[in-house]
Amino acid sequence: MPPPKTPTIYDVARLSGVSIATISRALNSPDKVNPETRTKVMEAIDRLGFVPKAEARARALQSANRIGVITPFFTAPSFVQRLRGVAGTLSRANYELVIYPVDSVEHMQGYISSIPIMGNLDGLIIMSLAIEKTDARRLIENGMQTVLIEFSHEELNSIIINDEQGGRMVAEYLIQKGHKSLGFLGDIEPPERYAIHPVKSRLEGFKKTLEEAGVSFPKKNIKQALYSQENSRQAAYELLSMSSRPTALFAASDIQALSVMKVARQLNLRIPDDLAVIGFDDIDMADYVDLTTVRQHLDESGRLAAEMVLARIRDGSRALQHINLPLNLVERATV
Amino acid sequence: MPPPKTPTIYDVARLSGVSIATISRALNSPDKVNPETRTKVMEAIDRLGFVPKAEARARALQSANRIGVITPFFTAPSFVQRLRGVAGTLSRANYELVIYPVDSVEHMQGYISSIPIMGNLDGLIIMSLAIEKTDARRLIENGMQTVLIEFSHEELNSIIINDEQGGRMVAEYLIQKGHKSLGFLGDIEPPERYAIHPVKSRLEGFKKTLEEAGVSFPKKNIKQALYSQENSRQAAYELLSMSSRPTALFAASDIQALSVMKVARQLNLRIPDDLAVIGFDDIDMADYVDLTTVRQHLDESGRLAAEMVLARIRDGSRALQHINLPLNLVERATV
DNA sequence: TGTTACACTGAAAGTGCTTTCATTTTTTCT
DNA sequence: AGAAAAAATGAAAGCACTTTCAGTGTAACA
Repeated sequence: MPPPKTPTIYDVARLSGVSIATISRALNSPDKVNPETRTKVMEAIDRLGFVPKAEARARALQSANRIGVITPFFTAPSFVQRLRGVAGTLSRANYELVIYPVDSVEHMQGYISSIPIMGNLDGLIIMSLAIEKTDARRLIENGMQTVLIEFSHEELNSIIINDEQGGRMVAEYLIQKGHKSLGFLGDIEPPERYAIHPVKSRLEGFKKTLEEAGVSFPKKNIKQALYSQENSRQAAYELLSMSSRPTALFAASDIQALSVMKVARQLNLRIPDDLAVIGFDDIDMADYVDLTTVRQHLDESGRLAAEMVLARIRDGSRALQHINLPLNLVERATV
Repeated sequence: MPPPKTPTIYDVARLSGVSIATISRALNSPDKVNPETRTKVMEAIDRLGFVPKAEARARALQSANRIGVITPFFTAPSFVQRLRGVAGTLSRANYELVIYPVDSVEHMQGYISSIPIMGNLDGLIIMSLAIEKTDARRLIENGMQTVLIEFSHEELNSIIINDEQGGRMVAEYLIQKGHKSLGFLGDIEPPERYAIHPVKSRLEGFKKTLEEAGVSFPKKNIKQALYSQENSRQAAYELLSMSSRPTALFAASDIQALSVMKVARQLNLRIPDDLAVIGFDDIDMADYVDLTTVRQHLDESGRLAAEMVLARIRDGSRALQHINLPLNLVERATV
């Protein structure tokens, strides 16, 4: 007994009495084939249990229609929103989304070196990770269309924001609102080697502007806090229970601003009367809780990134782009 | 500038002055080719950075080490948390995560019919989507290891919760807290054909318990509201500006509970004194804003689902599992 | 020295699908 | 009814490899 071969497009063609081209069309662009024919074809397909083989398809198409995203803890709200932008664009363009969550340095290394080799990705988006020269080279040499978000590299497309300017905006706004005693809470020194340092820049801009305006900003008003809820709360608590507590707090991310708000609530501090809080990112949740914050267009960054890879996949000769996304201060109810 | 095409076996052949067949052999059965020739070939391969794509794919086909997740708007917090569970487990097991965001009926149909087919997925997790018999059959026939979350099917693994019981828990709790006038807000009738109806069940349980306890629950206290922020706010507003406004509101999802809270704030209603709010899901954010809610172990559901597919991939003979995850009422500060 | 065996190698035929191009059929318009 | 336009279809040419088949050239043997 011969092995029960899985049916191919040829079997379907024979059974339904049309050419393989028509089968292919019935499957991929149904509008280009007569409804009746299509029905016949579909019946044959069902009867045989036909299933187009991905490998063959990818070969013929010369693309897997799949793009990958490398990102640290992709479930943090800000990353999720970026991903949302990516996913929307990709889905519309009929591309698959493969996620590579990075939770360690080796992970990242491994991904970068093996991904292009696997050769089943058409493009790559790398979020919020610093990539080294050799890794970049490898990507480029393998012709992998790549775009970086929140990090830039001469030879790769990138989308960034001006974190320092963001810090300045916050400082200016707070000063203008009459605050004289300010505090800062954020993850200034991420431990990972591949981490980037946007928070540092935000603090820098913030600090400089305060200095320039002659507003005192003692070291003790700056609190390092990991992204985690517990850690942020602890830091917020320390900041808010100082003898001369600041009247306004700049949290380097919205999530951390929420922690501050929670602690303030526990301490019976009214916001914004007793304490002004301002965040950074403008995640969805910021609107829900009326948090004043700096919008960095997260969804948009993802959308743009996806559009850039897609564009480059279609036309590899496109010039490199380095996009600097604008920042806006969104006034809500916490300042 | 020509696009940096990735080299093919032809390029290698040209460079090393042999035929493509020899290249192929040098790679796949080295013993059948003259060592000198082989050396020449390998040099050319290295020089071009050639990577046999089909081979990689073929290997990948044996086991793609890749599992897919079909989910509606995967960026909604509750889905993200499930994904977080999935991703954690997968990443540890060295599996890739492919996300298929469903935004329309056809999408879903398309995925289910083409995914198993494509044969480049080892397993599949389908979240919060009702799948039809024929689709389930197709999955089973193609030997695709599948687990369903929030929906169950006799022949597929599934992880569900008891939504009705969740509704009952909320009602009991609210009654016990002395509330006599209750309201409900949720997306009772999702429009999509593939949608599931957990909210309906939650409402049912809620309603029944109230009836049994003799607490009146007029129709006008039930508001249908889409998941969207705007829609939820509108509904909350209507509910809260009725002449005899309820003293407690059950929002069928935390996100919608947040909308209720926002509207309450605008209306100058104090929570929980003027209005009690209780949600459902226990997303991360619930803790941040001290929302009382029903925990449905989102992360855990994802983790479990991933573990189930993985287990089944390793041992296809494993018995089907239908897991019913427990629900807990988490008391925080909004009731 | 003439055969034979053998190790290498290239041409070419698959592999299962997509897509272009040309052809046929149908529809629309005058 | 006839011409022009539009729709539907099939033939065939890829796609990037693998594998078979039929040679080559050379070493080994009688």
